[in-house]
This record gives sequence, structure tokens and C-alpha cells, in this order.
Amino acid sequence: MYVNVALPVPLMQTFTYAVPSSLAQQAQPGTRALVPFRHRERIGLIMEQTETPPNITGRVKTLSELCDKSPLCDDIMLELLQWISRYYMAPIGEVCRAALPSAFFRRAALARKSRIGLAHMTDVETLDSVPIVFTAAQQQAIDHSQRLLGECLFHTTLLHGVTGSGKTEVYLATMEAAIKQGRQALFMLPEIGLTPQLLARVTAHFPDRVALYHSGLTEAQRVEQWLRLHTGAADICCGTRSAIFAPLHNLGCIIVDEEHDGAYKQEESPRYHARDVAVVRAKLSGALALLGSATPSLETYHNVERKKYHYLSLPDRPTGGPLPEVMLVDMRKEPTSNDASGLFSRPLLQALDANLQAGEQTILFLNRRGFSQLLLCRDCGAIFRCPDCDIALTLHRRVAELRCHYCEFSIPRPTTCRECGATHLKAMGSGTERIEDALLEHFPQVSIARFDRDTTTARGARQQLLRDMHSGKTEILIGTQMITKGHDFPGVTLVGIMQADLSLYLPDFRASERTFQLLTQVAGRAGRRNKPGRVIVQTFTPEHYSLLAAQSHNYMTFVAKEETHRRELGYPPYGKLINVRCTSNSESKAASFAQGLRDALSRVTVGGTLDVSIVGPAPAPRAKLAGRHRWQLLLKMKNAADMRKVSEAIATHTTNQTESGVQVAVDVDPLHLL
DNA sequence: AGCACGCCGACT
DNA sequence: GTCGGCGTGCTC
Repeated sequence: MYVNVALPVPLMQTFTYAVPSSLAQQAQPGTRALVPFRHRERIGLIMEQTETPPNITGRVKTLSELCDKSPLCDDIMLELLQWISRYYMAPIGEVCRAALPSAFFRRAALARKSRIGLAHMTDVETLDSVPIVFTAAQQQAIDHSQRLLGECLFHTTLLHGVTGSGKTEVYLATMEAAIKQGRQALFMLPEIGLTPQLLARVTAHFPDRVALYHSGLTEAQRVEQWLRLHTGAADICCGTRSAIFAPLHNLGCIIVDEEHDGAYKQEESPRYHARDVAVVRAKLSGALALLGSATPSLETYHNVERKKYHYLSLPDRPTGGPLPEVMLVDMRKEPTSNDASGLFSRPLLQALDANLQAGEQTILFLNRRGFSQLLLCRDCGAIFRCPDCDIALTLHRRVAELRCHYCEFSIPRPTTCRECGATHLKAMGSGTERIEDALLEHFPQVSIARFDRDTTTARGARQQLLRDMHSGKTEILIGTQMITKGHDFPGVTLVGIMQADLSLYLPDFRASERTFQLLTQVAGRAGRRNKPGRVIVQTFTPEHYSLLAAQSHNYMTFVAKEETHRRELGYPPYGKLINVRCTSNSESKAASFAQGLRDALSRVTVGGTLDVSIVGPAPAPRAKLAGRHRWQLLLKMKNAADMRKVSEAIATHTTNQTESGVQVAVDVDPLHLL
């Protein structure tokens, strides 16, 4: 007998080993095995048993020993790992490594092998549920989930509810229903650190049954939580992206909160999207998938329209008060010299003034940190660029440095142009630092704080900023999109969006969608209960549908417009994308490899013609990163079936054609094309 | 990914 | 004369 073993190496294949008869019983799929591999022994995961020896010239090696008494992964998990490997074109061993605590693949982990025994299920206990009065919409959503759970059939539901509409109650009731059935629940969040209140509610609702699983855990903690779930000591898992692999063996429901959030997509191999994997896992498990958002992704909403997903909406805000009033300020009609920088419109300045008078807090949002976007020589027009990434360096005036926002490169702030030696350097384009300076000019007495990567990375700095905000000490908080994530600032009644056009016109087909989501999420932060909130959006294109839809809090009008554009251009959800990026020290090698792949794809036919339209090869939007040149091919397919064929064609080409010095990264369903 | 094998510069 | 630089090639 033989077994196919996935080893943690970046190769698409498994390796076949002979199994000694003494280990035949124990060598089950999902069990780890110690195998001889390239002059040393390594730990891999048995994917399947087979009677057929591998088709290789050399001698088949024999596995040395098994690391577990019983499998770590059940059949559903193994099938899920295979699906991820195929769909995302990721090496199976890398998928396995992402799915299990990495300690499980280190030799030291062998010591604890005896600890991993058979999973035993906890008895179904009666949960003492606190009686809560649900709104009609909440009750309807809960009834819906409970009915589907009762049928034990796979189903996906979109729960569309604005901030404060009470999605959490529906989540809790759904998980409770799964637990009462003797099944388990998986609760996914984009970022764990930003939602302590939500986590506290879940752990309080299900005392001692919740395991937290996220990237912030130490290796020992991760193993501990993994074991609690595997053995059934905990039957609810709350976690981020990687929690999609939680060892729950009788899964009843998977909840994906803020399903539109980009944090669910892993940006290195395996480049999976945890929301999409959640739906596949639910399908394999016969479980319920519940996707929640105030601003659902177009992909998810499209599945509602195609009747693949159920749609439930929570239109009211039982706890949140009325939705804020959103004002769009046309910056074309503003005088250019309101202040030194021309950053603030009259309406925003008036509203700021009034809010300060009333003793209430304000958030100003600008999606660019630092002082200025670039430093330009007034005499010769040269700008300072990163030598490794070839993009404009951002001026950070507080620390007197020019910094590259793509890599770690920085230089002390120069005083002369390096091209012509002139001393007249102009800082162009505003970042959060400049907003802070301009504000201090206008309101010298006011307590202003900045919340971006520069001010939050120092130890404890982030917490201090949040404390000052909650205590009311900070009157105006300036921030990048960091502030839009998760935080609740009950005292904030005014939100100003500076330069809304920045995110709107990024060279990315999702720019409109992101802007709409961003504005809606930010607007959701303004005002609570009895205090109505106000949002002021400064833009040069107030007629843009993203802004208008966000202004009127109308998701449906946004979707209708955006779908039209996507359909015309064959972008998701009306088509599938694969981005192939070729990276090399040599630009010509990267470019020629990309061209070779393009030629191969246009020649190849897999069971009929290959229906793919190819954009490129072209330099990637970040044409040079950390000293390496990047060229890319964007492949557009009409549907998933065509995409599978294209995937196969890419796989055969890249394995046959081993161009030296070129790294190929395939991104299936890319979230951005950078 | 590792890790070995394989041909060209500065050290005892 | 060697030690070692990291290019390239393979892993059941």
C-alpha cells in the first residue's frame, strides 16, 4: 500500500511513499507522517491511500513513522484543502501548512503527538438564553436560519443590515441553534483586534465554549486553541481568515461578518478568499453560510440576484438612531484660498466650528498618511523617487524624512534637488500631517490627534489614541482608512471626508465599490441614538454615482449603476479574473516570460477553444518593488468553467517552461490588480 | 522552500 | 594552493 503525502514545499504535487504493513492501519488520510525527503526527514500530511505505485524512475521510499494516533483532518477538510489547491492554483503542501498550526510540521512537534487523541463530542447542553426582544426583521432572519439548520442542508444567506441594525443578535441566535443541534459554529471576522465588544458578546453568550483563532496568537496558544476545537472542548470558533480551517468536525453554521472586507483575501500563497472558502466548506459540510454586511460585495449580491443565495435585510436601526445626513460639497465651486492649503471647504469649516462650539467630536478622513505625496523641484521639475520601487517618495515632515510607502526605504529630508541642486522644493499633495497643521492654524486651542500607521505602530500608542477619543479629550481626530474599521466613537457627530476623489479614481475596477463602502462605513460612525450625525464629503465630482448613493444611503442604486459598468467590461461578478505576475531582477526576463505565457495561452486549446481575453503583458501598477521588476498578465474569463481550463493551461505552461530567475505568482479572483 | 552540486575571487 | 560566493536543479 502507498500514501500520497503533501509536504510543506511550494510544489503542486504530492509525494508517494510505501507504507510498512505494521503502519497500514494507522496511515489514514489526514494523519501526519514523517517521511524521508531529499536527504532528511520531514513531516507531511497524508492526503490519500492508493494501491498504485508512483510513475517515477527512482526507488519509492518508505514512510518512517506516523505522528498521530488518529487523523487531524477529517475527509471534509481534506476535500476542502484539495479544492483550495486546485481553484487557487496553490501548492497543496502550502495549503496544508496554512490550514494547520505551523508547529505541526516541525520535528519538535512530534514530542506532543500522544496528546492528539480521538475527538470526542461534548454533550448537547441546554443553553440558558437571555430573553431578548427581537425586531420583526431580526425574528424573521432567526426563524429562517433555524429552519435551514433544522434541515441540515447547505445554504448561503446574505444578511444585509446597516450599522446598528442588530446583525449580532441574528448571529448569536444562529450559532445557538447550531449548538443546540449538537453541531458547531464558526464565526469569522476581518480583524480580531478591532472588535473587542463583539467578541466579548460572543464569549459571554457561550461561556467556556469559544476558541479564539487569529494571527495574533503565539504558536503555543494556537496549538492550544486548535486542540480545544479538535477534541470538542470548545465548539465555537471565532477568528480571522485562517480560522476557516478550524478543526470543527460537525459544522452547523459559518458566519462571515463584514463579508465585503478585503482582509478575507490572503495576499500571499495560498491566495484564498476566506469568504468564498467559507461557502465551499459549508457546502461540503451541509452547513449554513451566513454572510453579513451593510455594504455587500458585488459578487455576493450578484449571487442573490442569481437566486444562489438567500437575501435577508435588516432595514431598521433599533439601537443606532437615524442614519446621518450626508452632504456633498462641490470643491469646484469653492474659492481656492480659504486657507493656506485650500484643504477645507466653507461648509466643512462652518460645521467644524459649530461642532467644536457644541463640545462634540469630529473625525476627518483622508486616505493618505504623511505630509505630502511628493517633493518636487520647482526649477527642474524632478521628483524624489524610491530607487527600489520607482514611485514618488512621501514627505514625512514630523520625522523629516522621505519615505517609500511600498517598501521600507527612507532618506533624510533633502534640502536641495539631486538633479539640479536647486533649493526650492515644493511639497505637493496633502496627507494627514498637513491636515493636522492646517487645522492647528484654524483652531489653535483645539485638541487634535492623528490616527494612521505612523501614529499607531508604537507600543500602546493606538490604545492611548482610542482612550483619548473615548474620554472626549480629543476633539478632532484625523485618520486614514484605519479609523473606519471597527471602532465605535459614540461622541462623534461630524465626519469630514477630505478628497473623496482620491479613492474614487484609483486605477482599479473596484475603486467605486471601495469608495461607496468606505463612505457608508464612515457615515455609520457618525451619530448614535439621540445625537444625529453629519457627514461632509469634499469632492470635485459630486455627480458620481458612488457618492450620490452613499449620500442617500441607497445600496441598491449603487449596485445597479456599478453592475452596468462591470458587465460592459467583463469584470467580476460578470466574469472571472486571474492575474499572473512575473517577477525578476531582470526586466526583460520578466517581460519575455509574460509574453511567452500569453503566446502559449492563445495557442493552447483545452477541450475546445480557450475563451479568454488577455490584457498585457504590461508592467504591473507597481512596476518595480523592492528592487525587482514586475510584469503582469490579466486574464478575463466569462465564467468559472472557462477559468478552470485557463488554470490548467497556465499550470502546464509554467511547469514545462522553467525560465530561470523569473518568479510567477498566480492570483485567482484578485482583489486589486496592484 | 531547502539543500546539494557546481564553477570563479581573496585568504592561510 | 583552498574556502566559499550564490546560480540552478531536484525533491516520491
